[in-house]
Amino acid sequence: MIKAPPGTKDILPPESEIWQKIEETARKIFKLYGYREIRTPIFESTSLFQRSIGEVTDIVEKEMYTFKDKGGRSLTLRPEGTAPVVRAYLEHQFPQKDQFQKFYYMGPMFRYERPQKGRYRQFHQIGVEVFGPSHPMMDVEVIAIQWRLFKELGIDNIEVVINSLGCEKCRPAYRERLVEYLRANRERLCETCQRRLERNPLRVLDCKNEGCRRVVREGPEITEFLCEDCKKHMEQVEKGLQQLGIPYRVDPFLVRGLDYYTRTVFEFIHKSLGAQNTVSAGGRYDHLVKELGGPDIPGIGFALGVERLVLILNARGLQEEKKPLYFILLGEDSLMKGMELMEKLRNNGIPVMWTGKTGSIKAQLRLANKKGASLVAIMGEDELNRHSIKIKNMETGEESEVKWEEVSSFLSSYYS
RNA sequence: GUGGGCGUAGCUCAACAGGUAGAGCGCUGGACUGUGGCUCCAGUGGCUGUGGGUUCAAGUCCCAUCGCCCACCCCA
Repeated sequence: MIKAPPGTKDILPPESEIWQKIEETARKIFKLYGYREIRTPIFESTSLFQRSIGEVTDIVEKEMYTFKDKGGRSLTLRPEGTAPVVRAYLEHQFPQKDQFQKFYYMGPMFRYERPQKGRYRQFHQIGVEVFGPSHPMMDVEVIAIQWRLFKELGIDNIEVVINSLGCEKCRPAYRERLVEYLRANRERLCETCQRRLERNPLRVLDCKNEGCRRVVREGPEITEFLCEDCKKHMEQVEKGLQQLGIPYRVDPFLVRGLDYYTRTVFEFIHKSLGAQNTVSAGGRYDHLVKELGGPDIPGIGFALGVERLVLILNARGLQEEKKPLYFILLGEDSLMKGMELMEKLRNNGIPVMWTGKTGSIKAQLRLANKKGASLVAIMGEDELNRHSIKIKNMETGEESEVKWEEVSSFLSSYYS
């Protein structure tokens, strides 16, 4: 038997209903904040990701699905959503015609990693990107959107963690000081961190190893190195969050795995997720647009992992959708008339379906029951002759015979 | 890429110390002729992930391989 490739999976009902719920809620909220959808290709030129994410990151070095097409072009299945959106923003001349843009996107991303809880090779992200504003209140807005989304989905015990990564003026000084400090404590670090120290020292900050954490906690904090502008930016973000009543925690050691972030970074963390406990994250990227060949336009965005969100929602259990009215039709004549009746009910927005069986009433009723129907409509010769149909409540067993013309209004309150 | 755990019926799991595979649930039908759920009865179920090896004999022991899960790593 052929199975789905490792790290991929089918999203079957009823789980697909949770996905729809998430997507619908997200779209509704994005609209509320004035964001519009952008859809970019699933694959892009490999160089786009090399230049944006950073050559020495793990994503670029070993996790990309890269291949050559028949024309010899090197293409890569997108490992994240921001770079493609920036590329589209530039390709369609937005800086020249309408710099200020708020986009949202949702779709699959691809990274070649070993699958585990909350981590897949094909996974889905929902995210936004804002181009233009450098004001800290836009950072607050982007965090507020996520906060609202989780709240609306009924997730409350989520933790918001923020930090500032500084800018090109202040980060180098911190980085230098950090490397100096870490080198001095080299023998206390784990093996991977000793390697990281030379390649990507900021990543030592979020090592999970207890020994490394202790070293990090005793070391320099970026907060102390921020320049006046960055410090002020951070303060404003905090004030904004307080104003909106969004609880948060500052973690001076929070960093991101992608090179392009500047100033504000944030993560939304949920305990139930296991080792991959970040459900949503992002930050400001003030020079990414420039690095990809455009003018120096600041940006900020977030991405959330849909699979991880589903994990949280699944663990909690989501309320069942209302089941459609099941039609039990006995005999050819009833079936024919029933098809017509069902169409009429659908015209009025009432979800109905035929059991698909032509057998005995018992068999059909049993099927409807198995499918969890709460209401069924029964029509045989008797009802047909009386131009009516029986509506049966499967929970109470109660039945009432209703004229064809009145079925729709009879049901409207239940299915409103 | 590294480590640990696990692969037996559609699902959850049994099978003493190697002796030729079993239960519950599910599914189909019946008892019940136009009324489901409950009950009872019957039926349906498997190349024990795959390929080798040891043995008179392998679900069980050994090796390899594939897959799943979790963790490292990484990140949404």
